[in-house]
This record gives sequence, structure tokens and C-alpha cells, in this order.
Amino acid sequence: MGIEQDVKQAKFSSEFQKAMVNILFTSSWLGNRNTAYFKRFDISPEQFNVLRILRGSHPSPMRLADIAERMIERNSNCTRLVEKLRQKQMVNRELCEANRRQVDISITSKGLKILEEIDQDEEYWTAAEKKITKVEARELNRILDKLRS
Amino acid sequence: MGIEQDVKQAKFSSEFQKAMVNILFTSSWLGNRNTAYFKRFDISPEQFNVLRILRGSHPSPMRLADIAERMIERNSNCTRLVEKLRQKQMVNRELCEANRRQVDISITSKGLKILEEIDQDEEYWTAAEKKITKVEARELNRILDKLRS
DNA sequence: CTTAAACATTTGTCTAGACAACAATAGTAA
DNA sequence: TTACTATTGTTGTCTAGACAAATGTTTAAG
Repeated sequence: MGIEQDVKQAKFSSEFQKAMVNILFTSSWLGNRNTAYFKRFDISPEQFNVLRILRGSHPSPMRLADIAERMIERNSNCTRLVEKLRQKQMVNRELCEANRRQVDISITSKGLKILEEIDQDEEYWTAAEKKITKVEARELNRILDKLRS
Repeated sequence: MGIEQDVKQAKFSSEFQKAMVNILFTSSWLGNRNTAYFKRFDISPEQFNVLRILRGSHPSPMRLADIAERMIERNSNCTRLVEKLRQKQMVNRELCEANRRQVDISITSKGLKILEEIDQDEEYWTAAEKKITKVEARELNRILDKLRS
């Protein structure tokens, strides 16, 4: 039955409205799963995302603003998110000598270790492909990109 | 370019991973738009959703638990969300005589009036169909439903 | 040099999702 | 009746998104 059953709404006014609710609901569903999964590593989904962003630049550090523009939740508070990671010693945070407005953030070995552990979790990474095909994933990406265009 | 450009990530490890990020990012993008739009009516997107749920049952009232299971964000705090709407006089809230554990929630004429106003906003309701076709919307629904199955 | 504008980040405040603990009520069975 | 269990909703606490204001720094203009 799909989304109608999930939000217990028999009928949507249009296929478009249904799609909007479906995106929001699926995202929430996915977020809940991610939150539950990452809990064992003591991080939130967006903290995981920040760690991955930092690994992409490693060993070079990144500025807060550069991290922010790569984040999924754009309006999230990067300062406080990074501070949480610093308290858990997953990132380093040092004032930039060259430009004292900036703060250089880099991932620590502890942060890298957590990412490696998650990388190796076959079950986590293959969950989606047990549900949809590669062709469907590609089609999904195409339509979502088009919707935001 | 699509999602790669939006999160400034040149390459994803798989089409599936890209799709997961794409769903989360698109949902956040959509949520931001909705938040901005509903601000003029002094409600949040999930408050709008609760009003629509209540209109679906109107003039019968609904229990909190029944509202909660129809919400997009399942783990949201229904008590507090409804209380916000009550303070704005968009819903009524009365203790149920027959079962004193229950609270009967119903939408007020003020709440209905806001929904009517939004109903008539052609621009809001047709935004999606300017971007994707009906066939694409249907395909999107099909794939998202399959992913959650 | 002084001043203004732009930049990079921090902080405060509100809203709300996540989740557990709690309280009150109703139903059921001995 | 009493005790047990399930139901229904409320409250507290933590995390984090939304957004505006404030702080300190650098750059550019005059």
C-alpha cells in the first residue's frame, strides 16, 4: 500500500502532494534508522556526516564555513556540532595563524577509526540495495535532482 | 549536476549511497521551503500537518494517539505540538468524559480558515508539477515506498 | 591613517525531534 | 475487592535545526 498506509491517509489530492509527503516521511524514516545505528558509535547522523566531510579533506584541515556548505542540514549550527565532536576527541580545532578569523578543523585518529569501523559494516551499506535496484536508485536520484532544480 | 554539486561531493561510493543522501538533502530542502512558507500563517510544517489531520476527521475530534500515528515525524511530541496550536486557538482540547485518560482534540474555525487560505494558494500547490511530471511523481512514490518496504 | 564593508565564527533564543520516566485511568482476572 | 497489566497522555532532559544579533578580524576605499 505504501505511503497511504504509513500516514493512514486514504487519498492524496494529487500524485505530487503524495510525493512531497513521501519524501519527508521517507527521510524521517531513514533519519530514525541512522540515529539508532550511529548511537553505538556515540555520534548523531549529522556528526557522522561532518566526520566524513573532514576525512575527505584529511590531512588538510577545513574551515567551519567549508564544512557547513557540504552539510546535509544547511542551517545546522556548525560551531556547536564541531564542538560536540571535539569534546569526544574525534576532531581537532585550532585557531588559524594566517587568518585569525578562521578556525581549522581536522579529523583525529579516533575519528578516522570510527569511520573505518562503519566502512566495514557490510550490512549498513547494503541495506538499500536489498530493497531497490541500481536502476531505481539512479532514477530516484534523477527525479530528486530535477525536483530541486 | 544535481546532488553532487549541492553537497559538493564529487563522487559517491555507490548510486545507493547517493540516493540516501539525496533523500535526506531533498527532504531538508523541502522542509526549509515549507518552514519559510508557513511562517506567514504562524505555524510550522508539522503544525500544518496536524491541522490537516484534524480537518480529515472534523467535526469528530481525535485522540492524541490517533493524531500521532498519522504524523510525518513519528517521534515528535504530540502533546506539546497540539498545545502550541491550542495557544493559537487553532484547535480545541477537552478531556473526554467517557474515558478520562483521553483528550479530545478538534480543529477550530480559525484553524479551518487557515487551511482554506492555504488550499487556495495555487502557487504553493503547483510548485512540484512545474519541476517534475506526473509520471515521475508516480515513479518517485513507487521507489520510495519500495525502499521502506 | 581612519573608516566602512566584508568575512568567519560565536552566542542567544526559540522550536522541535528523541527518548525515557512518570502518572492517571481502565480493563481483567483471581 | 485486590492486584496486575495495558492504555493514554504528560513531563523532563538532551540534541539539534532556524535565525538573528554580536564579536573580532581582515580588506578596501578615501
